[in-house]
Amino acid sequence: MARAGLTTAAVVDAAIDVVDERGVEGLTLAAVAARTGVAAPSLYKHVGSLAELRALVGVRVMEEMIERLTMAVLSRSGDDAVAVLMHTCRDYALEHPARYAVMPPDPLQNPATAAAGARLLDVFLAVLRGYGLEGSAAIHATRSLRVIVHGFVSIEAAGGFGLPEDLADTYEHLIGMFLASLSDM
Amino acid sequence: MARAGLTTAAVVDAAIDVVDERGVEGLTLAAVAARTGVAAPSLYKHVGSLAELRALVGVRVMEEMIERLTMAVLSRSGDDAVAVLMHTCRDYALEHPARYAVMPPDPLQNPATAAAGARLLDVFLAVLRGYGLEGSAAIHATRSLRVIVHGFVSIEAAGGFGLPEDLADTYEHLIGMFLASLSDM
DNA sequence: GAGCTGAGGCTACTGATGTTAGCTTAATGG
DNA sequence: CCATTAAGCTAACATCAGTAGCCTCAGCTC
Repeated sequence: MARAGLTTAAVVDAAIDVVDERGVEGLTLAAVAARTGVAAPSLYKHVGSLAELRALVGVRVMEEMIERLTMAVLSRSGDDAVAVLMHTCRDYALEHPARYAVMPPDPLQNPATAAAGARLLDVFLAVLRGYGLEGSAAIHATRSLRVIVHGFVSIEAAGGFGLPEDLADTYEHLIGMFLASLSDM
Repeated sequence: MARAGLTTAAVVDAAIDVVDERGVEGLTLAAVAARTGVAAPSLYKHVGSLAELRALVGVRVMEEMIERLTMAVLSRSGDDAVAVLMHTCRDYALEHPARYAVMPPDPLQNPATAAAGARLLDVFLAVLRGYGLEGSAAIHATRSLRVIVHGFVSIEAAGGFGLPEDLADTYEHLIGMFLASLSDM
């Protein structure tokens, strides 16, 4: 009985591969076990439950996203930073639609995902900081940015837009709409 | 063995109750069977599979939504109609968060849901018709409206906004943003 | 009214999945 | 070199979706 030398991180790695290949619904302990060369119950040595594994995968994806957004936005500001943030989110989701879908819609509600969720939100906040928004204006702007990005990207990743035609233009249109609304605040 | 006198419609009725009570994940053939007073395999006399039942439930919800949106928008036009449409979508999702979540994100991809999806989209199109948008402008506007509504409503229904504070204001802000963008087209 | 037919139930079963319990053994530290 | 611990394993259970095949009620025909 040679040991596989698994770790929690390795299990999450395998889980992400499974998500990429078989989608969110396909993330099953059996699939992860097969991919790691281990019997399914053995995974419980590294992960408390399927729900916990899903949360860990969600955190990993959020961290990947934070990394990319931070890099993309670095040394940019104003409309430029906002546009790049929005584009980077879309590009990530187009590259890894299943990963985008595995991110929890309410990360702050779950202690396991709250920290990563808050840091992801911080990136959105940081990009809007330069506009000098105060109080509720800042809140509305941040929420609106999130709504537009998530609305577009989730529909696109799910294949919800009929034809892919001119989708980039539609996104540009939405970016313009949001930037215009920032000027009016 | 007294007959239950089930029909496909009755099964869908029960399925919607189950969705309301236990959420989208809780929609299981066992739960529907229990609620209809029938053994689980008997459901296959009325429904081809769980996937088909989910599609039927999705269609039912879309039809309910179409009904409400149509009534709400009737004899309204312009910004008034758009705002009412957006509010009605949000109100429905707040009343029935699980039902909103059971709507397929890509109804047009599935023959079983395509017709209802197209009719739902038609309501969105109709509301924008009065603005005299042509060609790609009409497409971008419709998509944008859908993005904003779905983005906000899905995050809210999932409990994704940290605090419920001022959420109505944020939605008003988004409505204003969209209406302003229509004037610029 | 008798009987045939078919639809709508049922039970029994299979295979997949998450999860628990308990055993065994490999690695590690004294 | 042994004791402990952690990482595997098999066996088992509950819950699902789905299939096969039987039974019976209801309605239609003669």
